[in-house]
Amino acid sequence: MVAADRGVATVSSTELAEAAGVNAATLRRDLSHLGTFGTPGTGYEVSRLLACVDEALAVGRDWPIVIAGAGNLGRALACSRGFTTGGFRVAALLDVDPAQVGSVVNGTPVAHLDDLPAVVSRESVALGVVATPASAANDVVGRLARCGVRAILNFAPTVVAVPGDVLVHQVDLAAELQVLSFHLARHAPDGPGPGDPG
Amino acid sequence: MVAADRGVATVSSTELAEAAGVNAATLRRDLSHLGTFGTPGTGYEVSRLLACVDEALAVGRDWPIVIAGAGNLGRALACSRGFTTGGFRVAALLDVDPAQVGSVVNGTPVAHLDDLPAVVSRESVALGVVATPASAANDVVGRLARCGVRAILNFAPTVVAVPGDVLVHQVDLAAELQVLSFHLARHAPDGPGPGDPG
DNA sequence: CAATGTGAATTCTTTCACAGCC
DNA sequence: GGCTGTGAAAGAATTCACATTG
Repeated sequence: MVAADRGVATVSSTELAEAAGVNAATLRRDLSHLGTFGTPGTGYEVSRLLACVDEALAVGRDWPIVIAGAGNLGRALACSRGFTTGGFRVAALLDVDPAQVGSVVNGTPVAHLDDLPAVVSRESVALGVVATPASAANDVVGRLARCGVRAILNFAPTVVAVPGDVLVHQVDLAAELQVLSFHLARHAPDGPGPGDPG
Repeated sequence: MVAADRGVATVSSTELAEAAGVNAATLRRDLSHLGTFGTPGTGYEVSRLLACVDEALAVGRDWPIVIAGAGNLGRALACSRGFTTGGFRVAALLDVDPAQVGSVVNGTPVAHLDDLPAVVSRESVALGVVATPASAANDVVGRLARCGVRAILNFAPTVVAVPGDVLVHQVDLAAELQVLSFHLARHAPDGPGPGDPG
Protein backbone atom coordinates (compact mmCIF):
# COMPACT_ATOMS: atom_id res chain seq x y z
CA MET A 1 0.00 0.00 0.00
CA VAL A 2 1.29 3.43 -0.91
CA ALA A 3 2.03 6.01 1.75
CA ALA A 4 -0.61 8.54 0.74
CA ASP A 5 -3.27 5.82 0.91
CA ARG A 6 -2.47 5.13 4.52
CA GLY A 7 -3.34 8.67 5.50
CA VAL A 8 0.30 9.32 6.32
CA ALA A 9 1.77 12.63 5.28
CA THR A 10 5.41 11.56 5.10
CA VAL A 11 7.51 8.69 3.73
CA SER A 12 11.04 7.70 4.59
CA SER A 13 13.67 6.90 2.00
CA THR A 14 13.80 3.37 3.40
CA GLU A 15 10.11 2.80 2.73
CA LEU A 16 10.35 4.17 -0.79
CA ALA A 17 13.48 2.19 -1.52
CA GLU A 18 11.94 -1.08 -0.37
CA ALA A 19 8.84 -0.46 -2.45
CA ALA A 20 10.95 0.28 -5.51
CA GLY A 21 13.47 -2.46 -4.85
CA VAL A 22 16.49 -0.18 -4.77
CA ASN A 23 19.05 0.98 -2.26
CA ALA A 24 17.94 3.69 0.18
CA ALA A 25 21.11 5.77 -0.18
CA THR A 26 20.78 5.78 -3.96
CA LEU A 27 17.20 6.91 -3.69
CA ARG A 28 18.12 9.76 -1.36
CA ARG A 29 20.94 10.90 -3.61
CA ASP A 30 18.68 10.81 -6.65
CA LEU A 31 16.01 12.85 -4.91
CA SER A 32 18.62 15.33 -3.76
CA HIS A 33 19.15 16.26 -7.42
CA LEU A 34 15.61 17.66 -7.46
CA GLY A 35 16.32 19.93 -4.53
CA THR A 36 16.33 19.63 -0.77
CA PHE A 37 12.94 18.96 0.71
CA GLY A 38 13.28 16.08 3.15
CA THR A 39 12.98 16.54 6.89
CA PRO A 40 15.65 14.82 9.00
CA GLY A 41 14.07 12.53 11.56
CA THR A 42 10.76 12.50 9.70
CA GLY A 43 11.15 11.80 6.01
CA TYR A 44 9.65 13.33 2.90
CA GLU A 45 6.34 15.17 2.90
CA VAL A 46 4.34 13.21 0.34
CA SER A 47 2.60 16.14 -1.32
CA ARG A 48 5.84 18.07 -1.62
CA LEU A 49 7.60 15.01 -3.04
CA LEU A 50 4.94 14.47 -5.68
CA ALA A 51 5.03 18.14 -6.65
CA CYS A 52 8.80 18.12 -7.08
CA VAL A 53 8.82 14.96 -9.18
CA ASP A 54 6.05 16.29 -11.40
CA GLU A 55 7.92 19.54 -11.78
CA ALA A 56 11.14 17.75 -12.73
CA LEU A 57 9.39 15.57 -15.31
CA ALA A 58 7.67 18.61 -16.80
CA VAL A 59 4.33 17.07 -15.94
CA GLY A 60 1.67 19.73 -15.85
CA ARG A 61 2.74 21.21 -19.13
CA ASP A 62 0.54 20.63 -22.10
CA TRP A 63 2.22 18.21 -24.53
CA PRO A 64 0.10 17.69 -27.62
CA ILE A 65 1.21 14.66 -29.64
CA VAL A 66 0.21 13.03 -32.90
CA ILE A 67 0.15 9.31 -33.57
CA ALA A 68 0.87 8.25 -37.14
CA GLY A 69 -0.82 4.96 -37.97
CA ALA A 70 -4.34 4.15 -36.81
CA GLY A 71 -3.87 0.39 -36.89
CA ASN A 72 -4.06 -1.80 -33.82
CA LEU A 73 -0.95 -0.31 -32.26
CA GLY A 74 -1.87 3.30 -32.95
CA ARG A 75 -5.33 2.78 -31.51
CA ALA A 76 -3.92 0.96 -28.50
CA LEU A 77 -1.57 3.86 -27.81
CA ALA A 78 -4.35 6.40 -28.24
CA CYS A 79 -6.28 4.57 -25.52
CA SER A 80 -3.27 3.98 -23.31
CA ARG A 81 -3.40 5.60 -19.91
CA GLY A 82 0.13 6.96 -20.09
CA PHE A 83 -0.49 8.64 -23.43
CA THR A 84 -3.61 10.46 -22.35
CA THR A 85 -2.58 11.58 -18.88
CA GLY A 86 0.46 13.18 -17.36
CA GLY A 87 0.30 16.19 -19.62
CA PHE A 88 0.14 14.30 -22.90
CA ARG A 89 -2.83 14.83 -25.15
CA VAL A 90 -3.35 13.00 -28.42
CA ALA A 91 -4.20 15.80 -30.85
CA ALA A 92 -4.84 13.41 -33.73
CA LEU A 93 -4.34 9.97 -35.17
CA LEU A 94 -3.14 9.99 -38.76
CA ASP A 95 -3.64 7.39 -41.47
CA VAL A 96 -3.88 7.09 -45.24
CA ASP A 97 -6.69 4.52 -45.22
CA PRO A 98 -9.94 6.26 -46.31
CA ALA A 99 -11.88 3.77 -44.19
CA GLN A 100 -10.11 5.04 -41.07
CA VAL A 101 -10.03 8.76 -41.81
CA GLY A 102 -12.91 10.57 -40.18
CA SER A 103 -13.50 8.01 -37.45
CA VAL A 104 -12.92 8.73 -33.79
CA VAL A 105 -10.82 6.62 -31.39
CA ASN A 106 -11.19 7.28 -27.69
CA GLY A 107 -12.27 10.83 -28.41
CA THR A 108 -9.42 11.46 -30.82
CA PRO A 109 -10.18 12.12 -34.50
CA VAL A 110 -8.41 10.15 -37.23
CA ALA A 111 -7.15 12.59 -39.87
CA HIS A 112 -5.50 11.95 -43.21
CA LEU A 113 -1.73 11.92 -43.17
CA ASP A 114 -1.76 14.80 -45.64
CA ASP A 115 -3.35 16.96 -42.95
CA LEU A 116 -0.30 16.51 -40.74
CA PRO A 117 1.11 20.03 -41.34
CA ALA A 118 -2.22 21.64 -40.50
CA VAL A 119 -2.65 19.62 -37.30
CA VAL A 120 0.91 20.22 -36.14
CA SER A 121 0.66 23.92 -36.77
CA ARG A 122 -2.80 24.37 -35.26
CA GLU A 123 -2.04 22.38 -32.09
CA SER A 124 1.65 23.26 -31.70
CA VAL A 125 2.61 19.59 -31.75
CA ALA A 126 6.23 18.97 -30.79
CA LEU A 127 6.06 15.20 -30.27
CA GLY A 128 5.21 12.51 -32.81
CA VAL A 129 4.65 8.78 -32.45
CA VAL A 130 5.15 6.40 -35.37
CA ALA A 131 2.96 3.29 -35.23
CA THR A 132 2.90 2.46 -38.92
CA PRO A 133 4.18 -0.61 -40.76
CA ALA A 134 7.95 -0.58 -41.23
CA SER A 135 7.54 0.19 -44.93
CA ALA A 136 5.85 3.52 -44.23
CA ALA A 137 7.97 4.59 -41.27
CA ASN A 138 10.70 6.40 -43.15
CA ASP A 139 8.27 8.52 -45.15
CA VAL A 140 6.26 9.37 -42.04
CA VAL A 141 9.32 10.32 -40.02
CA GLY A 142 10.43 12.61 -42.83
CA ARG A 143 7.02 14.28 -42.93
CA LEU A 144 7.00 14.79 -39.18
CA ALA A 145 10.47 16.31 -39.24
CA ARG A 146 9.54 18.68 -42.08
CA CYS A 147 6.47 19.85 -40.18
CA GLY A 148 8.59 20.94 -37.26
CA VAL A 149 7.98 18.04 -34.91
CA ARG A 150 11.09 18.00 -32.72
CA ALA A 151 11.00 14.54 -31.14
CA ILE A 152 9.76 11.24 -32.49
CA LEU A 153 8.99 7.92 -30.84
CA ASN A 154 9.30 5.13 -33.41
CA PHE A 155 7.57 1.80 -32.81
CA ALA A 156 8.22 0.58 -36.35
CA PRO A 157 11.07 -1.94 -36.60
CA THR A 158 13.19 0.28 -38.82
CA VAL A 159 16.15 2.44 -38.06
CA VAL A 160 15.20 5.84 -39.42
CA ALA A 161 17.44 8.72 -40.29
CA VAL A 162 16.30 12.27 -39.73
CA PRO A 163 17.72 15.45 -41.18
CA GLY A 164 18.99 17.79 -38.50
CA ASP A 165 18.28 18.10 -34.83
CA VAL A 166 15.18 15.95 -34.50
CA LEU A 167 15.35 13.52 -31.60
CA VAL A 168 14.35 9.96 -32.46
CA HIS A 169 13.81 7.18 -29.95
CA GLN A 170 13.40 3.64 -31.15
CA VAL A 171 11.07 1.31 -29.25
CA ASP A 172 11.41 -2.43 -29.63
CA LEU A 173 8.36 -4.20 -28.24
CA ALA A 174 10.02 -7.57 -28.52
CA ALA A 175 13.24 -6.62 -26.75
CA GLU A 176 11.83 -7.34 -23.31
CA LEU A 177 10.54 -10.66 -24.56
CA GLN A 178 14.06 -11.57 -25.62
CA VAL A 179 15.36 -10.58 -22.20
CA LEU A 180 12.84 -12.89 -20.56
CA SER A 181 13.60 -15.82 -22.84
CA PHE A 182 17.28 -15.24 -22.22
CA HIS A 183 16.78 -15.51 -18.48
CA LEU A 184 14.69 -18.66 -18.86
CA ALA A 185 17.35 -20.21 -21.04
CA ARG A 186 20.06 -19.47 -18.46
CA HIS A 187 17.99 -20.76 -15.59
CA ALA A 188 17.06 -24.08 -17.15
CA PRO A 189 19.01 -24.62 -20.36
CA ASP A 190 17.82 -28.21 -20.81
CA GLY A 191 15.03 -28.36 -18.29
CA PRO A 192 11.29 -28.77 -18.80
CA GLY A 193 10.97 -25.56 -20.77
CA PRO A 194 9.76 -24.96 -24.28
CA GLY A 195 9.47 -27.81 -26.74
CA ASP A 196 12.19 -28.94 -29.09
CA PRO A 197 12.67 -27.02 -32.31
CA GLY A 198 11.16 -28.60 -35.37
CA MET B 1 24.24 -0.40 -45.75
CA VAL B 2 24.93 -3.52 -43.72
CA ALA B 3 28.08 -5.53 -44.27
CA ALA B 4 26.41 -8.72 -45.46
CA ASP B 5 24.53 -6.73 -48.11
CA ARG B 6 27.75 -5.48 -49.62
CA GLY B 7 28.87 -8.99 -50.38
CA VAL B 8 31.62 -8.66 -47.78
CA ALA B 9 32.28 -11.62 -45.55
CA THR B 10 33.84 -9.74 -42.66
CA VAL B 11 33.23 -6.62 -40.56
CA SER B 12 35.59 -4.76 -38.30
CA SER B 13 34.69 -3.64 -34.82
CA THR B 14 35.11 -0.04 -35.99
CA GLU B 15 32.47 -0.43 -38.69
CA LEU B 16 30.02 -2.07 -36.32
CA ALA B 17 30.66 0.52 -33.64
CA GLU B 18 30.07 3.42 -36.00
CA ALA B 19 26.85 1.87 -37.26
CA ALA B 20 25.63 1.35 -33.72
CA GLY B 21 26.92 4.66 -32.42
CA VAL B 22 29.08 3.17 -29.69
CA ASN B 23 32.74 2.92 -28.83
CA ALA B 24 34.75 0.29 -30.73
CA ALA B 25 36.59 -1.00 -27.67
CA THR B 26 33.33 -1.48 -25.80
CA LEU B 27 31.89 -3.40 -28.71
CA ARG B 28 34.92 -5.67 -28.89
CA ARG B 29 34.81 -6.36 -25.17
CA ASP B 30 31.10 -7.11 -25.30
CA LEU B 31 31.56 -9.54 -28.18
CA SER B 32 34.44 -11.19 -26.34
CA HIS B 33 31.92 -12.36 -23.73
CA LEU B 34 30.31 -14.54 -26.39
CA GLY B 35 33.58 -16.27 -27.16
CA THR B 36 36.60 -15.58 -29.30
CA PHE B 37 35.88 -15.56 -32.98
CA GLY B 38 37.42 -12.45 -34.50
CA THR B 39 40.41 -12.59 -36.80
CA PRO B 40 43.18 -10.06 -36.08
CA GLY B 41 43.92 -7.98 -39.13
CA THR B 42 40.64 -8.92 -40.79
CA GLY B 43 37.68 -8.53 -38.46
CA TYR B 44 34.68 -10.70 -37.70
CA GLU B 45 33.34 -13.25 -40.15
CA VAL B 46 29.76 -12.09 -40.60
CA SER B 47 28.11 -15.50 -40.68
CA ARG B 48 30.01 -16.64 -37.60
CA LEU B 49 29.12 -13.42 -35.79
CA LEU B 50 25.43 -13.81 -36.52
CA ALA B 51 25.51 -17.43 -35.42
CA CYS B 52 27.16 -16.58 -32.10
CA VAL B 53 24.76 -13.75 -31.33
CA ASP B 54 21.76 -15.93 -32.14
CA GLU B 55 23.18 -18.67 -29.97
CA ALA B 56 23.71 -16.28 -27.06
CA LEU B 57 20.19 -14.89 -27.32
CA ALA B 58 18.74 -18.40 -27.49
CA VAL B 59 17.33 -17.59 -30.90
CA GLY B 60 16.62 -20.78 -32.78
CA ARG B 61 14.88 -22.36 -29.86
CA ASP B 62 11.16 -22.63 -30.04
CA TRP B 63 9.53 -20.20 -27.62
CA PRO B 64 5.77 -20.55 -27.62
CA ILE B 65 4.03 -17.61 -25.94
CA VAL B 66 0.48 -16.65 -25.07
CA ILE B 67 -0.94 -13.15 -25.19
CA ALA B 68 -3.69 -12.39 -22.70
CA GLY B 69 -6.03 -9.70 -23.97
CA ALA B 70 -7.18 -9.58 -27.59
CA GLY B 71 -7.83 -5.84 -27.63
CA ASN B 72 -5.94 -3.39 -29.79
CA LEU B 73 -2.68 -3.94 -27.98
CA GLY B 74 -2.90 -7.72 -27.91
CA ARG B 75 -3.71 -7.85 -31.60
CA ALA B 76 -0.93 -5.40 -32.41
CA LEU B 77 1.55 -7.57 -30.53
CA ALA B 78 0.29 -10.72 -32.24
CA CYS B 79 1.02 -9.06 -35.58
CA SER B 80 4.32 -7.55 -34.48
CA ARG B 81 7.39 -8.75 -36.34
CA GLY B 82 9.45 -9.27 -33.19
CA PHE B 83 6.78 -11.45 -31.59
CA THR B 84 6.39 -13.77 -34.52
CA THR B 85 10.01 -14.22 -35.53
CA GLY B 86 13.26 -14.90 -33.74
CA GLY B 87 12.02 -18.11 -32.22
CA PHE B 88 8.85 -16.70 -30.71
CA ARG B 89 5.54 -18.16 -31.77
CA VAL B 90 2.19 -16.90 -30.54
CA ALA B 91 0.41 -20.09 -29.50
CA ALA B 92 -2.82 -18.27 -28.66
CA LEU B 93 -4.49 -15.01 -27.84
CA LEU B 94 -6.77 -15.19 -24.80
CA ASP B 95 -9.81 -13.12 -23.96
CA VAL B 96 -13.06 -13.34 -22.06
CA ASP B 97 -15.16 -11.49 -24.63
CA PRO B 98 -17.39 -14.05 -26.45
CA ALA B 99 -17.30 -11.84 -29.54
CA GLN B 100 -13.54 -12.28 -29.73
CA VAL B 101 -13.23 -15.95 -28.80
CA GLY B 102 -13.06 -18.15 -31.86
CA SER B 103 -11.75 -15.48 -34.20
CA VAL B 104 -8.29 -15.60 -35.74
CA VAL B 105 -5.69 -12.80 -35.67
CA ASN B 106 -2.74 -13.07 -38.00
CA GLY B 107 -3.08 -16.84 -38.05
CA THR B 108 -3.39 -17.08 -34.27
CA PRO B 109 -6.62 -18.33 -32.70
CA VAL B 110 -8.33 -16.35 -29.94
CA ALA B 111 -9.24 -18.75 -27.12
CA HIS B 112 -11.19 -18.16 -23.94
CA LEU B 113 -9.12 -17.25 -20.92
CA ASP B 114 -10.50 -20.35 -19.17
CA ASP B 115 -8.68 -22.48 -21.75
CA LEU B 116 -5.35 -21.09 -20.59
CA PRO B 117 -4.26 -24.23 -18.68
CA ALA B 118 -5.00 -26.44 -21.68
CA VAL B 119 -3.11 -24.21 -24.10
CA VAL B 120 -0.11 -23.82 -21.80
CA SER B 121 0.09 -27.54 -21.20
CA ARG B 122 -0.45 -28.59 -24.82
CA GLU B 123 2.07 -26.10 -26.26
CA SER B 124 4.59 -26.06 -23.39
CA VAL B 125 4.22 -22.31 -23.01
CA ALA B 126 6.80 -20.75 -20.69
CA LEU B 127 6.26 -17.09 -21.57
CA GLY B 128 3.13 -14.99 -21.14
CA VAL B 129 2.27 -11.48 -22.24
CA VAL B 130 -0.38 -9.42 -20.45
CA ALA B 131 -2.16 -6.89 -22.68
CA THR B 132 -5.36 -6.54 -20.71
CA PRO B 133 -6.85 -3.50 -18.98
CA ALA B 134 -5.22 -2.75 -15.66
CA SER B 135 -8.25 -4.02 -13.78
CA ALA B 136 -7.82 -7.54 -15.15
CA ALA B 137 -4.05 -7.74 -15.00
CA ASN B 138 -3.70 -9.10 -11.50
CA ASP B 139 -6.13 -11.93 -12.07
CA VAL B 140 -4.50 -12.84 -15.37
CA VAL B 141 -0.99 -12.81 -13.94
CA GLY B 142 -2.16 -15.11 -11.16
CA ARG B 143 -3.70 -17.52 -13.67
CA LEU B 144 -0.55 -17.54 -15.77
CA ALA B 145 1.63 -18.25 -12.74
CA ARG B 146 -0.63 -21.07 -11.58
CA CYS B 147 -0.48 -22.70 -15.02
CA GLY B 148 3.28 -22.92 -14.85
CA VAL B 149 4.20 -19.96 -17.03
CA ARG B 150 7.63 -18.95 -15.76
CA ALA B 151 8.06 -15.44 -17.15
CA ILE B 152 5.54 -12.70 -17.79
CA LEU B 153 5.71 -9.46 -19.75
CA ASN B 154 3.17 -7.01 -18.37
CA PHE B 155 1.96 -4.11 -20.51
CA ALA B 156 -0.84 -3.20 -18.10
CA PRO B 157 -0.08 -0.16 -15.96
CA THR B 158 -0.22 -2.09 -12.69
CA VAL B 159 2.48 -3.42 -10.48
CA VAL B 160 1.63 -7.07 -10.06
CA ALA B 161 2.78 -9.45 -7.39
CA VAL B 162 3.44 -13.07 -8.22
CA PRO B 163 3.74 -15.99 -5.87
CA GLY B 164 7.11 -17.64 -6.09
CA ASP B 165 9.79 -17.67 -8.72
CA VAL B 166 7.90 -16.24 -11.67
CA LEU B 167 9.81 -13.52 -13.48
CA VAL B 168 7.75 -10.40 -14.23
CA HIS B 169 8.87 -7.54 -16.44
CA GLN B 170 6.87 -4.36 -16.51
CA VAL B 171 6.62 -2.41 -19.78
CA ASP B 172 5.65 1.23 -19.72
CA LEU B 173 4.73 2.42 -23.20
CA ALA B 174 4.64 6.04 -22.10
CA ALA B 175 8.02 6.06 -20.38
CA GLU B 176 9.89 6.84 -23.58
CA LEU B 177 7.44 9.61 -24.33
CA GLN B 178 8.26 11.15 -20.96
CA VAL B 179 11.96 10.92 -21.75
CA LEU B 180 11.40 12.78 -25.00
CA SER B 181 9.28 15.51 -23.44
CA PHE B 182 11.89 15.87 -20.72
CA HIS B 183 14.60 16.47 -23.31
CA LEU B 184 12.44 18.98 -25.17
CA ALA B 185 11.72 20.84 -21.96
CA ARG B 186 15.44 21.07 -21.13
CA HIS B 187 16.35 22.18 -24.61
CA ALA B 188 13.80 24.98 -24.90
CA PRO B 189 12.05 25.57 -21.57
CA ASP B 190 10.16 28.64 -22.76
CA GLY B 191 10.69 28.43 -26.49
CA PRO B 192 8.21 27.88 -29.32
CA GLY B 193 7.22 24.48 -28.03
CA PRO B 194 3.87 23.17 -26.90
CA GLY B 195 1.00 25.53 -26.28
CA ASP B 196 0.06 27.04 -22.95
CA PRO B 197 -1.84 24.87 -20.49
CA GLY B 198 -5.56 25.51 -20.35
C1' DC C 1 15.88 9.07 18.52
C1' DA C 2 15.03 8.78 13.60
C1' DA C 3 16.03 10.04 9.15
C1' DT C 4 18.23 13.36 5.77
C1' DG C 5 22.04 14.78 2.78
C1' DT C 6 26.60 13.98 1.48
C1' DG C 7 31.89 13.11 1.87
C1' DA C 8 34.54 8.94 1.23
C1' DA C 9 35.03 4.10 -0.19
C1' DT C 10 33.75 0.77 -3.16
C1' DT C 11 32.20 -1.37 -7.26
C1' DC C 12 30.97 -1.40 -12.00
C1' DT C 13 31.51 0.39 -16.74
C1' DT C 14 33.79 2.60 -20.32
C1' DT C 15 37.80 3.93 -22.65
C1' DC C 16 42.70 3.95 -23.80
C1' DA C 17 46.56 1.71 -25.50
C1' DC C 18 49.25 -1.92 -26.94
C1' DA C 19 51.10 -6.81 -27.35
C1' DG C 20 50.20 -10.38 -30.48
C1' DC C 21 48.42 -12.17 -34.73
C1' DC C 22 47.11 -12.42 -39.57
C1' DG D 1 49.74 -2.68 -42.37
C1' DG D 2 45.34 -3.50 -39.99
C1' DC D 3 42.68 -5.49 -36.41
C1' DT D 4 41.57 -8.36 -32.32
C1' DG D 5 41.48 -9.21 -27.38
C1' DT D 6 42.66 -7.50 -23.02
C1' DG D 7 45.62 -5.31 -19.06
C1' DA D 8 45.54 -1.01 -17.06
C1' DA D 9 43.67 3.86 -16.50
C1' DA D 10 39.85 6.82 -16.24
C1' DG D 11 35.29 7.74 -15.28
C1' DA D 12 30.48 6.78 -13.31
C1' DA D 13 27.49 4.84 -10.43
C1' DT D 14 26.45 2.71 -6.22
C1' DT D 15 26.91 1.98 -1.44
C1' DC D 16 28.65 2.88 3.21
C1' DA D 17 28.79 5.63 7.09
C1' DC D 18 28.22 9.61 9.72
C1' DA D 19 27.78 14.49 10.95
C1' DT D 20 23.69 17.16 11.24
C1' DT D 21 19.04 18.41 12.01
C1' DG D 22 14.14 18.44 13.56
